[in-house]
Amino acid sequence: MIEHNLKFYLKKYFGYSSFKEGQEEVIKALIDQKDAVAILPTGTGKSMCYQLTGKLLDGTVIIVSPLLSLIQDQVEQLRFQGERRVLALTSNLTYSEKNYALQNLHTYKYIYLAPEMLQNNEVLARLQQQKISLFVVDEAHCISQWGPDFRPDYLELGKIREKLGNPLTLALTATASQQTINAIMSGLELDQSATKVVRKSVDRENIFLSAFKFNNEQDKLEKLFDLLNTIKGPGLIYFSSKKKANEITEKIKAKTSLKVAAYHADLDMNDRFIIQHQFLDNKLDLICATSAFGMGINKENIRYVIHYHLPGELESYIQEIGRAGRDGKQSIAILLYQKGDEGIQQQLSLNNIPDNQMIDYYINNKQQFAETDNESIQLLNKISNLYSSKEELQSFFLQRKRQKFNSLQQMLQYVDTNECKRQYILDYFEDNKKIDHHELCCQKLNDDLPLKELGLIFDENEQKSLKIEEFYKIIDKIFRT
DNA sequence: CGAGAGTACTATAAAGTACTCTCGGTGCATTATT
Repeated sequence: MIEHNLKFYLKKYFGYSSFKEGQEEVIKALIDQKDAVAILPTGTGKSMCYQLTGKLLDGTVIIVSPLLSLIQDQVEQLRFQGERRVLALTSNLTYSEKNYALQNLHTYKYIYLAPEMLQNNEVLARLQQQKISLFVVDEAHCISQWGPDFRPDYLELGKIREKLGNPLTLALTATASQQTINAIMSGLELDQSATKVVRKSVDRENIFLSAFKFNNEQDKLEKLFDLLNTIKGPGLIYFSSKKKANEITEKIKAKTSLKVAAYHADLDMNDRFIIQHQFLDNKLDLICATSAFGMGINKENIRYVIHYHLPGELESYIQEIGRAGRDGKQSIAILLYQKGDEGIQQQLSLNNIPDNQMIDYYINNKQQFAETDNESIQLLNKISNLYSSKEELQSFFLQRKRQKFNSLQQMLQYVDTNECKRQYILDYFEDNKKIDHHELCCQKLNDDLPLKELGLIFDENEQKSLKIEEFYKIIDKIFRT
């Protein structure tokens, strides 16, 4: 009966009169007690999928989320909508707050937490006593992207689900290849044949795709500044190194009138918050960032995403350029590749994976490693708990190494390909969509950018009208208060 | 891994060569003290 009235409840609880693409399909599956994996582009209301379902089912919704800032945002959003039974079960709580929350878990409808928190015995025990209507994993690509070598607790979610009595489950993400979808399902121990997969095309038609290749850094820098002086912002430049992000930020400050800031993990939370909000308020023209910048940041009018270094895999690349053009207006992705840049990625990922010899040594001396401050050994400790034999562990890392190597090769092929870059991406994601290649779709390596045709040339008059817009905003604020 | 910076060497001196050194991302929770 409920499913016929989904729209009614959408209106009743959230005030919307229609669903966005994919939402209804996901919610219907969940109401039918069917697990679901949903790959929906950012901005299409992924969280509505569990928010509405939560209202309709009896019990608590648990949402596993990778970042405290994301949890914060979601909690605020729900509270703003009038839902008071929301809990952010994180390390931000004081000891007594946490205690109170755990004693009163049954009073909450939505509980947000990071996967690490589920490793806490008391938290798990309390949750086991709850009636859980839905177990949600937000940003579920983290299972395969972060689980194996960064945040291993992502690999434990399957076991956690089991300990919680295999509750109805929903995995959400914006970008996932078939390989990633499979990793998500097996990581969560979902029955592949019984899981509903809802997947919308990853294609973002309003983002023009381009790449350039350089023999030395001087040429690359020249191109970068050439771009910065002509292209319309606001924009984002991605780096694989914090040092480089700082360095180029200073160069841009010195050589242009652009307002720019660097953003990476060396900044404290306060600075990050300030920079993020200045950027959102159009008080910064661009940000030089590492991969720390992105998840959960919703700025609509980013016009360009430049990559000064290439990421380790196409999936990350798509996530990063996908931050452009959320408003649907024409935007551009420009990859600046210099021969040898892949060495950074190789060092960052590939060479950090232990080889057979190291695993051998680790297994033979395991007791010595039980208590350690070394993060990579802590990681090894966690992962080795998932496998019963040395051979299994070795093959896990070998497979990981191969996978990373292949991902990097595919990234390089993307740069080099003379075919339609958009089609290359869609084929990689096993997206069935076929592209009708046209002039404003993408271009071959080193072709001149059609910035004029794309309407992406920096225009002073437009800057002025932007300032008028700002002026109206200020007036608006004054009159409201 | 591999690029770029830095250093030592050569020996008319200056600038080129060869060598070594350095560097590289993402965050949760938790601890014991102030």
